[in-house]
Amino acid sequence: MDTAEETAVPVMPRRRRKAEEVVCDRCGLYGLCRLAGLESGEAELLDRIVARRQPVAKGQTLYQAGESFKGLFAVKSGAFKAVAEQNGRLKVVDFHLGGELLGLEALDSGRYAHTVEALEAGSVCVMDVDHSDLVGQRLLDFQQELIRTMSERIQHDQWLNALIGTQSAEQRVSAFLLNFSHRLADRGLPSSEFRLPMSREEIADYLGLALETVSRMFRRFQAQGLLVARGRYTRLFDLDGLRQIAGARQG
Amino acid sequence: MDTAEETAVPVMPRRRRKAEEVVCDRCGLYGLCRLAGLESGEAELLDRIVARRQPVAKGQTLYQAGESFKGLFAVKSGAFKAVAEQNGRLKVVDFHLGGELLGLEALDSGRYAHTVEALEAGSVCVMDVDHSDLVGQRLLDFQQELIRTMSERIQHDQWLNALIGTQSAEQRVSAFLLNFSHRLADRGLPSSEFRLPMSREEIADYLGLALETVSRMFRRFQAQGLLVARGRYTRLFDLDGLRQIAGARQG
DNA sequence: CGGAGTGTTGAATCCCATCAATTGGAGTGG
DNA sequence: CCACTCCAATTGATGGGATTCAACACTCCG
Repeated sequence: MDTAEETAVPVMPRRRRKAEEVVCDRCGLYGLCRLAGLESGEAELLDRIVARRQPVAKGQTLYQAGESFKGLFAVKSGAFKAVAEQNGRLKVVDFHLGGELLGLEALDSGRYAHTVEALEAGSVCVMDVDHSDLVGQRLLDFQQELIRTMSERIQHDQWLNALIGTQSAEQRVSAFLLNFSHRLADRGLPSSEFRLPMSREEIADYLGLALETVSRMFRRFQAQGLLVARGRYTRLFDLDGLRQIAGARQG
Repeated sequence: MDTAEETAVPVMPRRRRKAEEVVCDRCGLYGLCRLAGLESGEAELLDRIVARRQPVAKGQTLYQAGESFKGLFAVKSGAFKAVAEQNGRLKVVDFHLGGELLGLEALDSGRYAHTVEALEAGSVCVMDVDHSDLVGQRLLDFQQELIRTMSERIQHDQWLNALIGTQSAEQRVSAFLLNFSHRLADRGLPSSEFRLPMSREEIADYLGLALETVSRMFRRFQAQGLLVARGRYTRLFDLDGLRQIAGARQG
């Protein structure tokens, strides 16, 4: 069946790749930063509102569920997971890559709903959303941008809902891979060969599956020649094949 | 062949059950309405922004997925379902009762993501979010309120995600009933004896289950003395028992 | 009354979770 | 660099919860 020579093992990149930082205009905070003064050159106003590029160690948490709001976070580099507790069990609610915003769910209650932890070393910007430094039209635009961002997120969450609620394990994993690949492409990174920042178990928690099932789906796709996966190293060969399995949309 | 008989007399319910309208201060638009001029007595400004109490017939759709944004809807009375399409299958994304807001997901893209249909006769208010009539502090407060509402919704969606992703059928149905009961109580309506506005199939679609499974869970709860269900008529006897099954949180 | 849609119930099947054991990779210290 | 350890990932076996298929009961209205 498999015509690949067994000696031709895929080359594993062993070099430690330096985490790539998202440039500001690809960052989810960009619209907000810009409105807060960046583009008008008011760097000092910006600095009062945004704390720039704070390094985060692997395993470090940005905030804990229940903790009172201390700002919105934008991922500059690295990857993060947002975890919620449902009864006794932990559920991975979301993964966040460079350029994405964290903490939106806390704007209402003033408390974070999840615990957010770094999956690898990275950096973030923190934005204080206490608007005391913003006035007039600038604050209006700022809020407008926030509304736009939150609407986007509502759409994403509902997409995920539909994915988990109606699709098979095969379709979920396939959609997950496509979505991940898509987000890498958005950032100008290689999108069909990458190292997943999260474990099988974390993927499983996110998709509402058992970790063994996720592992089996990876293997199944590999047997079908759609991809090669060795641990977290993943290479996608046949995006169209995956799309066919997942159905059309990829969130 | 259902011939259009719109001009025919409205079907008179055998029992003249007047749909209870949510009073304005229990309405999800209230904060927005108030800010738009209501409380300042500027009724005429309010009327330019909010179209009040439009009747909606059972089965009528407020908007279709993909349609361009025409405003936010607030449910005054009746019940609605929001349906999205995932591949070929339909998925009930949400149910909306009196006082709840519809259309938030369209603020970003300018297009509605779901089709919203009335499960029973009711009425809605429509708010034009083109802010041209609002200025200054009033618009700021208006947006602030919108942000608060959207944050709430993000939390709700993520709760539902966790429910579908990690809980058993028994837990999902139990959590659904508790959540529904809770929402009725919020509106001052009887919360342990009610008529469900949606079918078993719609509940199943919402929870990511088969309709037969939902039916079986109802029956199981009945066998355990937790409730009595005859079709859509439902009476909850033992809320604590249901809570114990669902786990703690009820969204 | 009767038909259609909705809800219930039963039986068979299957997908996925669970349990269990092994392999493999990454990190550490000898 | 290699042995050792630890955890991640894979793989297999098994059982169970939920879906599916199918038939029947009920209810709502015309």
